[in-house]
Amino acid sequence: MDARTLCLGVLQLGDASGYEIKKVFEEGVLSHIYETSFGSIYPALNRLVEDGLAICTEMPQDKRPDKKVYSITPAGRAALAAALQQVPAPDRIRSDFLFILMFGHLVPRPHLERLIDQRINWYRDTLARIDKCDTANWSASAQLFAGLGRTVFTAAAEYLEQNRHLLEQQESPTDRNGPAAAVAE
Amino acid sequence: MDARTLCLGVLQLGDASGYEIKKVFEEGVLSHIYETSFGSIYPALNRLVEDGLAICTEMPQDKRPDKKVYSITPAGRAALAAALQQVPAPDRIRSDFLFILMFGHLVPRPHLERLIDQRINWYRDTLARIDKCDTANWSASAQLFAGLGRTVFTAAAEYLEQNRHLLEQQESPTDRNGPAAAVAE
DNA sequence: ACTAGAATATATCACTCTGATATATGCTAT
DNA sequence: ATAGCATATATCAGAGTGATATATTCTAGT
Repeated sequence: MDARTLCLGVLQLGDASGYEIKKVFEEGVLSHIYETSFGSIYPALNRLVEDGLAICTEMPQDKRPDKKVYSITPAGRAALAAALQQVPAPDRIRSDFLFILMFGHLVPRPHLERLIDQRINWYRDTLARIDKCDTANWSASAQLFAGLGRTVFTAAAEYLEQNRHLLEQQESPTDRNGPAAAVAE
Repeated sequence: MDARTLCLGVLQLGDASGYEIKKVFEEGVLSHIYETSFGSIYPALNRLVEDGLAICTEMPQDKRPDKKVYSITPAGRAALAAALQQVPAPDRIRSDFLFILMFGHLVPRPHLERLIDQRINWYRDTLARIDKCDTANWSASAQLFAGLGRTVFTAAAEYLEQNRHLLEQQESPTDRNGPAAAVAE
């Protein structure tokens, strides 16, 4: 799924500017699925217009910088439908939190406890955000998607709350001689 | 977490070649946490050696290409410990499957059903792989990590099995006039 | 016995993406 | 006042991806 397809997906939900597309991936319905940056969105939109998959309408705004609002074209809808039927790439996860947890014995315990607190809060915030969506008029598959998110985040938060006590028996590297001394054999 | 830190983490678990490091991210304990490619691992290892964070021993093998086995140094351990105490970047997830599910009403239902079958199988395979790990001698935090994975993948597989029937009521785009016609308003 | 393909092993490269920065304006809270 | 946040687009160095090249051995099918 390249940035162009991601943008087409958002435009399929409604006309939007580059800035608004970014927000969908940051706080909107797609925020737990994919991430993108302006550096990929703006070039992607330019190429979509070049290829006739989207059209751009410049909207002069008073009191705000001008907006470029993009709309998907019939050709764009066809391209999106085709992309959705490609074999999906396997999920790509990059989690600093899980990496740190895997090597948690190398980290002072208070730091680890703080990270777990933050993680549980993040799960709770995310769940609140999902529940705030009005999914009643969503398609069945989008509702399946939302329910999967709810299920997974709920299970993760509960697991951490119920099992974090396991860390109590873990030795923490002493900071007396700095972290280097603590992890040296 | 850049590629250098990821490599240091694997080397902390034991000496390894670039090829073996890749396998840890592909099939090993870190396979659901992070992904990397040879294009990032080999340059990262070269820089680790340059910076004195790892040393390289060339092992001529008969019947196989030569191996370059890398070992973490005390300075490398210190660098890893320091990196683990940085503020973790938020999780970065890129899931073609979830993106397609979100736009599932644009895709023929048999295709969607097949994707869900594959997804459930993938969860089951992953769970089997986690259970195959001998976690008894792992640190408490690594066990917490493994348990979190087990919990999340189990919950996801069960949710999909129990709720996929929701798709039965969903209209599928007819393919008579190609996908473009089906999604045109 | 032959052969196609997978596994082991390192390396490179065009392309894409990230994260930071630049630019400009208005709104809001201290 | 003024610092900081939100809106809005754009660019770019550096990092990473996915494919490809090279070379050998092992394995499975015909």
